[in-house]
Amino acid sequence: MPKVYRHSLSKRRKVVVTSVTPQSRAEEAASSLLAYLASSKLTVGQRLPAERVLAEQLGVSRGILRESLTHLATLGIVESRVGSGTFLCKRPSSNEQHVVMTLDAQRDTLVRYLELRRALETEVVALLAQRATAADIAYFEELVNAVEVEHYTKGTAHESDKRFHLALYERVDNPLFLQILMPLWNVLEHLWNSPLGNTEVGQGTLPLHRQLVNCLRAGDVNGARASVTAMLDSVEQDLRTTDLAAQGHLKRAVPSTNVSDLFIQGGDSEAA
Amino acid sequence: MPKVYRHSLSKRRKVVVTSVTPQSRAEEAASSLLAYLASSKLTVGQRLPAERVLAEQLGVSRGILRESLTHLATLGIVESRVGSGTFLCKRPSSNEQHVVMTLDAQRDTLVRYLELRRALETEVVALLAQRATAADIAYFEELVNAVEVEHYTKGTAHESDKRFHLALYERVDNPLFLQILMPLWNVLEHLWNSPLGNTEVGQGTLPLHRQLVNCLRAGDVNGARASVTAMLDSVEQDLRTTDLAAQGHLKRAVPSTNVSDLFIQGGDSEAA
DNA sequence: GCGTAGAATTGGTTCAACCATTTAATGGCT
DNA sequence: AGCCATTAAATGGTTGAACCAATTCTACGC
Repeated sequence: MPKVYRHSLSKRRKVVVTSVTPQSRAEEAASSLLAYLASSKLTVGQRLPAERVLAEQLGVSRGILRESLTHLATLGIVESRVGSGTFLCKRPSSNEQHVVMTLDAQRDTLVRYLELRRALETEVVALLAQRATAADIAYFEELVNAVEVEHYTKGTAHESDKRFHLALYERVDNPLFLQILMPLWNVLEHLWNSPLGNTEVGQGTLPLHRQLVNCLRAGDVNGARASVTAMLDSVEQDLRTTDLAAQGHLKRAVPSTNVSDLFIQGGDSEAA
Repeated sequence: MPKVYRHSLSKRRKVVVTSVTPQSRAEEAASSLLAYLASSKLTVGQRLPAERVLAEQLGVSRGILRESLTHLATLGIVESRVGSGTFLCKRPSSNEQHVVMTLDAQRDTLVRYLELRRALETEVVALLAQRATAADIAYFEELVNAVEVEHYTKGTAHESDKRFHLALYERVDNPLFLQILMPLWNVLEHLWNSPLGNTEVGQGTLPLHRQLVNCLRAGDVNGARASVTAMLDSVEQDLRTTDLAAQGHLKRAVPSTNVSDLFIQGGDSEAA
C-alpha cells in the first residue's frame, strides 16, 4: 500500500496493469491524459479542457498537471496559449512511442547529415517512382517550375527548393520519412545560412530537379535514384570547395563552447 | 517586495541577441539550464544542484523550475531520482536541435518501418564497405558467429541478430544512423513479439549475414547493399505470408496538409 | 448594427508548506 | 578499530491558495 494522499482518492485511476513502474503522479497524469486524448473526439486544433478542470478530473494538483502538460508539449502533442487555452497539435494514438532525436548542428558534422539525407531521399524517390500518382507528378512539376522561376529571377531558389523536396517527402505515403527529413532539412538550412551567410550550395542541381521529375513520371527507379545522388554529390562538392571546415569529415574539431551563459554566480546583481 | 515579476525581467532584457521569442519564464529557465549544462564540467551521470538551488539561481519558483526539468527530462537530458537528486543523462551542446519522432507501433504500418530501415541500412553498409576498419570487420565476424550459434542452438537468433545490426549502425561513424535505427529496431522488435508471440520473421536471412560481412571486407559496396536488400526482402516476404494485416500497404489516404497548419478555432468545451 | 468597456476565463507564476525516499552523520556496542 | 542501528539532514514529489497578464466572452450604450 504505497502512497495514499488522503483526498482525491475518489478520482484515482484504476490501476489495472500497474504491475510495472509505480510512476510518479505526474507521469500517471501524463499517460492518463494521453489515453484521454487518444479516446476523445478532439481533432487537431481543438481546445482541451482548462488546466483547472483537467487537474481535478485527474485528481492531481494543477502544478503537477502542468508538468504533465509540459511533457506532452515537449512531445509536440499539445500547445498552450496564455489566456486562450491548451490546444491539440497532434492526435496521439495508443501503441505509439516517442523518440527524441538530437541533431547537433555543428558545421563540421554537415557531411553526416548529407549522408543521412542521401540514404533517405534516394529511397524516397525510388518509392515515388513506383507509387506516385499522376496528381503527384503534376504537383512536382509545378514546384519544379517554381524552382526554376525563382532561380532565374532571384539567383537562388532556397524557398521553392525546400517546398519541392518537402513535397517529395510528403507524397511518399510514409509519414516516417517526413518526420525525419523535415527537421533534418531545417538543420541543414540553418547550417547553410548562419555561419557564412547564405552559402550558395547546390547551384548546379537545377537541371537535376526536372530530370528527377521525369524519372518519377517514367517510373524509372534507378534514374530517380541517380538524380538524387547527383544532386547530393553536387552539394557535397560545393561544400568541399567553398568550406574549409568541411574537409576531412572525420576530424574532431574543438567543441567551441562560447555562447553567453548568464548564469549562477550569486544570483542577483544590479547591472543596470 | 514579494511581487517581483519585473525586477528580473528588467535586467534580463538587455543587449542580448534574443531578438525574437519572448518565451515564458519556464522556457527561459530551460534554455538557461541547457546553456549551463553545456558549459559546466558536469559529466554524464553526475548530479545537478538541488532543485531549490537551481530555482533560486535562475530566479524562478521551484514549480517553474520543475517544469523546465520536466522538459529536459522528456528530451532525455536529465533524470530525477527521488531523495537522491537530478542527474545528467546526456551532455547537451549548444547549437543542437531536439526532434521528437512519433513511431506508431501499429502492425499494419510495419511495412513503412521496413521501408525506412531499408533506406538507412543499405546506406549504412554501403558506407561501411568503404570505411570499415579491419577491427570492425573482425568484430562483425565475431557477431555473425554468435548469430549462427544462437540460431543452431536455440532455433532463433533474435538477441545476437540485434547485436549484429546495432553494431553496424554503431560502427559507421555517423551517430545519426544509430539515433534513428536503435529506436526503430526497438519498435520493430516490439511489433514482432507482441501481437502474435515471437513471430519467426527473417528465418531465411541467416546466410546473408555472413555474405554481408564478406562484402564489407572486400569493400564491395553493391554487394553489401544487395545483401541487406535481400535480407529485408526476406523479412517482408515473411510478413506478407504470415500476416494478413500487412496487405495493401499502398492504400492511399488523404494527402496530409502542408507544412504549416495549426490555427485557432472556435472554442469548444465538453469532453469525457 | 456595431464597437467597446468590463467581467469571466485561461494559462503563467509564486509561495509556503508537507510527504516519502535516500543519503550522510552520529553514537553506542562489541 | 570496526560494525550497525538510529537519527538527522537533504532531495525530489505534491499540494493549495493566491495573484498576474493575456485572451475571450458578454452586455450595454450609441
